[in-house]
Amino acid sequence: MGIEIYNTLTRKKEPFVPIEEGKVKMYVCGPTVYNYIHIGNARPVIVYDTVRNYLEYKGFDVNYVSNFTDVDDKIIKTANELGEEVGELTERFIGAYFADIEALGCRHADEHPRVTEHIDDIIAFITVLIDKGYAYESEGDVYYRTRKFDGYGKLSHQSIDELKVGARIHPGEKKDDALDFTLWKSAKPGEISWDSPWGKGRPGWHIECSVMAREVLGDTIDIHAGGQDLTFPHHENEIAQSEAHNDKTFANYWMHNGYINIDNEKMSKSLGNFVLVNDIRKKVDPEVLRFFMLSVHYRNPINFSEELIESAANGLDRLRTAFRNVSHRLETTADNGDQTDIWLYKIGKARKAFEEAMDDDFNTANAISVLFDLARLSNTYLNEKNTERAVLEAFRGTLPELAGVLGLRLGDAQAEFPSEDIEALIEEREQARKNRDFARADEIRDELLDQGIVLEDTRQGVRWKRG
RNA sequence: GGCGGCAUAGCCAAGCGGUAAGGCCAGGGACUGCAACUCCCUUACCACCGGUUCGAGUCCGGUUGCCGCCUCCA
Repeated sequence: MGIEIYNTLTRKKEPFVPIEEGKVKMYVCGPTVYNYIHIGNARPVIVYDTVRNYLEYKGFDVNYVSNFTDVDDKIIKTANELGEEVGELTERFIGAYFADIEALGCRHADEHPRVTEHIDDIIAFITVLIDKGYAYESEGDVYYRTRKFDGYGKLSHQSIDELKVGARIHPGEKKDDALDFTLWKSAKPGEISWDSPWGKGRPGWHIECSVMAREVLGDTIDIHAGGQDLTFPHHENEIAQSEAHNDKTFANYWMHNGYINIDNEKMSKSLGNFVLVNDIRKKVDPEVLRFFMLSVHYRNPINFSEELIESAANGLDRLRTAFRNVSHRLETTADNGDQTDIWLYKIGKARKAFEEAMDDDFNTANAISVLFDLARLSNTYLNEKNTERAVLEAFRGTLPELAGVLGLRLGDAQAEFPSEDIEALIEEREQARKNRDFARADEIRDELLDQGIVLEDTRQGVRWKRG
């Protein structure tokens, strides 16, 4: 069984077949950098980072590209308001973006192309569109002739006529048709601009992705992804531009993730009800945030609230504890178990279940439930009188490996050593317990608890953790 | 007006025709000197009404209620 991906283009799950065997070209629409990202912006970053991880887990060589939109109206407006150069502003928020996504356990893309570094390519691309009759210049602007492109609407499944009825589209005196959209926008005095055959100006929004995807990945890519709201018009327009220019299919698979809601309302910058990653990650363990987002299938909406985050935190703790439990046991156990095969078989079965879940359009919710099954299995095994290193090592290896595909670290890098006085107290308590001086033992335990240290007495000795 | 999505236990959430995964919370039990950790047990007439089928959260039709896109937006 291979991977199946829900393709917005066909509205069906389809077996994933890459253009080139063993390789995946993936383009994810990135942020417009004029502010910190909010958790709604973070969802696609986390989701597609996970998709990338899983594709790599399955042995694909993934070329993952995500752009920065580093010039547009909102950026110019914000820069003006702050009295800052456009370049300074975008540089600052690109840095903030990386800091945020790193905290969320997301890797950088293989390439992060920026609009301002591809102006020449964009101009050349637009020129071809004009030559082919798909675009026209009008008073310094260049527009795409939407009706000229036959497949327009195939992604969002809208017909051109229905779109016209929608009629919230601005007429625009310079356009031949209300449906036409901007490829090149002439500059107002004082605005950042580049020279072009049509005068000073800057690229429209949609053109950048068509151009950069092609420059970095080629005419046809395997997976193009982004938030649901990009389906129309952004991705629809990208298809129109790219396929008119390249005469080839632009992307084989289109993936779109659902929104994050707050109190069942869409979170968005325009509504003002957003939560910045930069703020929330100071209060909430960012790994919990990631776990929370992956606990729902990526195409479904997620409602965000403190209660749900807390519940997610407790769930993730369970996984971390299971990992700690098996790690701890491994430090003290010699080979003395039997029935090794049956346990190794169960672990293998869990791995299979994990893969089945992820193969099915990256069903991380089910994949996580497999992680919980594995955690319970592992804890159950630890309750056996005799344990075998081979089995313990299988648990100790499999649990973080699969969690790692989801970008969860299970805290294995956090090995922490107790300070000497803590160690002394723990030792003193052990003595007290041996002498059945439980009053003193409990006193010490409470004392440590005050310091945020929780003791756990296992068969293999005392263990502690931060509570 | 056009296109689309959703409605499953107190909460979250899988499920894609064969007698309802998983997590959180709660209650009970085991383990423990007591705890902690862990394990076991307990809780669903799947929004409503029709239909198809031997059999339907699961397919079809309808009703109700939410939500999204059609405008910058992840």
